[in-house]
Parts: sequence; C-alpha cells; structure tokens
Amino acid sequence: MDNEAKQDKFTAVNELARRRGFFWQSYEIYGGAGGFVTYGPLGARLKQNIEAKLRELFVTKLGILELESAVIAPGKVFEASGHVDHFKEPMVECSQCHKRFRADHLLEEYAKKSCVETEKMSLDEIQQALEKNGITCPDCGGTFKPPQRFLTMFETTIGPYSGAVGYGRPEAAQGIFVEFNRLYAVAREKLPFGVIQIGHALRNEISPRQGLIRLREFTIADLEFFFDPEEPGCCLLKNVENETLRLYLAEERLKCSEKTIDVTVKEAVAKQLIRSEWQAFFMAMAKKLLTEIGVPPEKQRFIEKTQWEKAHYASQSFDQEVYVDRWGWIEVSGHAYRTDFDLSSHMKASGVDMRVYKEYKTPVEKEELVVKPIMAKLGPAFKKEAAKVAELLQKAPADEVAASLEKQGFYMVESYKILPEHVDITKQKTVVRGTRFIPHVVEPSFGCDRLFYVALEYAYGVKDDRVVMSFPRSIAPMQVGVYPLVSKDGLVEKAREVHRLLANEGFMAEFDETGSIGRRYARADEAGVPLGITIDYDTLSDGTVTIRDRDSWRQVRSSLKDLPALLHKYFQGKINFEDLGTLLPSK
RNA sequence: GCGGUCGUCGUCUAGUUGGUUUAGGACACAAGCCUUCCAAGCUUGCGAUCCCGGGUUCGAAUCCCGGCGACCGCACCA
Repeated sequence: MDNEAKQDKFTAVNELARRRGFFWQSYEIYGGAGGFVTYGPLGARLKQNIEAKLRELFVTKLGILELESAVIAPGKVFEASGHVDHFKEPMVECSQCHKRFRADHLLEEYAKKSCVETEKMSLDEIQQALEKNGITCPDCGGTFKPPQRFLTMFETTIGPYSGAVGYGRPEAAQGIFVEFNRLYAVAREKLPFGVIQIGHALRNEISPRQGLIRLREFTIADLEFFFDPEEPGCCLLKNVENETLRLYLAEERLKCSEKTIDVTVKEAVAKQLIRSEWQAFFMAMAKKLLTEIGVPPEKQRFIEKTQWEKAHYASQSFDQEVYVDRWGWIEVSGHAYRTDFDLSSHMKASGVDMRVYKEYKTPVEKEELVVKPIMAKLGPAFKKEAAKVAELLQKAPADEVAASLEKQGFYMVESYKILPEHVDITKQKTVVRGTRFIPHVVEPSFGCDRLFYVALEYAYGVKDDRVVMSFPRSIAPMQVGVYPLVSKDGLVEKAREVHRLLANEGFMAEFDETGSIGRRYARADEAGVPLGITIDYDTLSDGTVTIRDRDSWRQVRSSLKDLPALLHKYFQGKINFEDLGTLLPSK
C-alpha cells in the first residue's frame, strides 16, 4: 500500500473529505478564501455527533449548563478581558529583507526588557527603544520600518452610524463570564457549577494553513467551571482517579527533554503536577472524549505550557495534544486554571459586583468594644455640636477611646473633650454569617474542528486497497446502509421497505441500489457506515437479512423483526457485532 | 506577511520548446444490460470557458504582469 506516491494522511483525508462531502474549502467558485471551510452532508453530521459527545459527557452526565451567546461583542467586553491588548501584537518589518518580527520579542531578547515592560509600551516608545538599543533585523541587519500593531480579532462597528467598535469573539468563554450573575442565579446560587458554550469563534489569523487545524472561523467548546478557591477539592475525582494521563511537563521542556510521564490522576494531584483537582478531572474527561472519538490513548498527551507560552489569564495550563501524521503533536484542547482573572476584570470594568456570598458553616462571633454616645449627656454638654460629636465618636476606634478614658479620664475627638459620662462603652457581640468572594475558574476548551480532523485521521484506514473510515459507531455520520442484493425480483421494493422501517426508528440510514453489491459496500466503507443490511431472496421467504460489519467485513444473519431493537442496542454500545445474529462463514 | 514550488472534468492526471487539442486518459458518478455478497464485465451518458484578471501574439492551457488559492520553509498561532 505504500510502494508508490506515498501521500501523507493529511492529503489523503482532505482528498477523501472533498470527494465524499465531509468538508472542503469555502467559496471555491470565487477562488477560495483561506481559513474558512464548509462542512458537507457527511461532515456536518459527523461534527454534530462529536459535539453531541461533548454534550453527553458534560451536559447530560455532569449537569454542566449550556449557553448560547452572541458572536459579536461590544468593544468593552474584549477590552476588559484583556484580548484587545493581547491580540494586538506590535510587529516590525525589515525594510531590506521584508521579514517580520514581533517587536516586543526583539526588545525582550536584545534590550533585556521584561514582557511586563513591553506590554505597556506605545508604538512610538517601541520604535524609540529599538533605535536606542540599535536593534536591527536579526537576519540581514537591515533597519526596521515603523512598528505596527496587527490585530488578530475581527473588528467591526455596531450599528450603521455609531463609531461603537465591536469584535467578533475569539473564544466563547467571555460570553459566559459576562453573564455570570444570571447563570449563578439559575444555578440556584451553588458552587461549584460549570457552563459550556459550543459555538463559532473568529480569529483573523495571519496565515491560516493546515486545513481544519487553523481556521479563521471555527467552532470552539469553552467550558468554564466555577468553584470556591477555599474548597478546591473535586468531588468527582474519585470517578477518574485511576485513569492515567501522559504528561509532558514544563520542566522537561525547558531542559529540552522529550521525556513524558504516565501518572494516574490521583498521583498527578498528590504530587501537585496538576495543581487544581478540577483541572485534573477535566483533563481525564478530555482524554475520555478523545478516546471515544477514536484516538488511541498512546496518541494523546498533555503538554504543560511554560511561563512564556501561557495565556494572559492562566495560572497553570496544559494543552491536550494528539499525534497526527503530518505535523506530529497538535493541540486539540486547552486546560487552563484561569483563577478569578476574568470575573475580576469584568467586575472592575463594568462596576458590577460578581462576587458570590458564602455562608460560614458556623457563624463567626466577634466580641468588640462599642462606643455609644449618651445623647442625654452630650446634648447639654455640646449643644448644637452634639450630633456632630456623636458621629465622630462612632467613627473613632473604640479601643482608643476606652484606653484614653481609662488612663487620662478624657478623650479628645478633634477639639472636643469627651468625658467618661458622655459615653457608654460596652462589649458587643456581632455575628458574621458569611463572606463574599470571586469564584475561581478552571477552563477546558476544545477546538471542535480539530476534534473533527483527528476523528477523520484516526478513522482513516486502507484495507485491500480500499479506504475504510472506521469511525466509532457512536459518531458515524451514517449508521446503516440498506442494499438489495440484486435489483430485480422484488428485492428493491423489500429493501426500500426495510430502509423506511429503520429511518422511522430514528436511524441515519441510506439506501443504495446501484452497482454491484461489492461496489456498494466499498462506497459505504469510505463513508464510514458501520453496518450494511442486505436484502436477498431469503429475506423474501423467511424474513431474515444479512448484516455486514464495516471493519471486519464479517456477516451475521438476523431476523428482520428483531432488527430495530438489536440495532438500538448496538448503537448504544450495549452489544457487539457478533451479538446481532448468527455468524456466517466468511468467504 | 516574506521566500520557494505549484494551480487542467468530482478525483488523479496527459499535454506546457506557443499552432489540427472540437483539451486526451483513468477512476468516480448516472442510465441500461448482466449479476445470489465485497470497487467484475458490456453499452451509453454526464462532466474542464485549462484558478481569476490583464498583457504580448495572426494565434496562449503553454510566454509576461497582477490577484486569489494550495503546499513547503521563515515568522505568527494569546
């Protein structure tokens, strides 16, 4: 299978995808536009099924809330979140060789500026700093053109006349943070809770290549999980504690070592390799997801981001990577501990309190001295000033007042001399029942188009020179094919009847009567249809059909009347192919 | 954005020293015949203004310029 023109899987998968309608580049009739794709019938279905997996895993099974928010946001949202600053990178271009560089990186490297410093610099300041330090093109020594900012967010104006700037969201997360107060109320004001949003996001990439791996418009699934930083324990960790994770730690990467370690979730948490229990939990869930869409565990790993690589909001973060044929390890999900960065930022920018109230388990009783002015005495003593004096007294520190009265027999508040008989000093018990705080956030974030791509690549296989897309049955875009063995003697009519039956039972079923039976099986294998139902002469006489397995090409014989129930069980993963009927001898 | 290579039916491609090319083939697809289980065979059909725009020329798929797109390298990827 590899003697001639050994094309890589990326090429093979893309070609198949175009031919069979999984996906292709958008706007082809106008020459195409980089970074945009169209999912065809099989692809749209497959993508929905993958997203359904995410929902099943998080929404159905864990009770994570789902949200759908707008793609366009007012400028303030992404100013507050830090994206406007962080998506706008200062770049300089060499006037001789036209190579482009990140101006801030040059300053950090050659002028020993810190990234905190460069962050704050204006374009003019950057230019001056470059000139002052005599920084020229590292490649050819040429001088730089004036620096410019490249904004990787899509910018627009909201409304026809206003200058109100709006941005296409580069992630779905902010749509969750800005709605936090309502979501928290809907979640019945209980922590921890999580919210997921699966939707389109936009990033105006400088040069999107790599097909589905880097797009300008893509589907992201951001899950924000809110919890109390004082109770960071994960109540679900037990369920996954023996799951192993392959970690590629930052310290190994800094040593330029390729060493990865396999640890159980339990160990990773115990050794503080993963500092948040919830983060560890979601990493285990992410591994489960990838495994379920067909990526073997040994082709997955979690790479810890170094200090430099981490997002502006993250405390510790890992990328889940999958090994692909052409590029090696590529990111499919990110796992960041965002602390309270986002909610704090929006609180500060909007002025809206997003803290949550926590009642103490046992109310804290405090005993403190209280100075109570006795108005009956203050009135005669200070006349018109009495009210003011009382007010001042209440603000004064009670301890000081008490000490002064005791020692010196009086207390001076401004120019007023307070005598012991003017006030009543008592010990008062106050009960503090709770406190307010900003929840912390752990965020797993999946690139759905990348999940889609790795699902395609790992499904791709060649058997007897035929392409077989071995999707896990739970995500296969087409579930069953129904075929008359030959197109005569009433077999076609019977097959149509079976097809209708299955379609009405809720299966994604296709009907195909053209070409030889072998050709139809081959076509179905290429579309990744797990089961083929073939109607033959025995079907007419005894009501049985053959069921063909896409991956092994084995066949079983089964009664038509049992078929719907059997297929339901099969697609729910409760039974295997052999359980569908009696095995026929393979030819 | 820069540099290199490239762009012909749905897919893969022949042709590219400018001229019988109404751009050829294979696979796929469709209709029919045949066919009792893995891309069989036969017949017929559908399908490409040769990526787009401009230029040179009597004549351009072929040469030149610009654009778009793809791949590889650099840079970028929060």
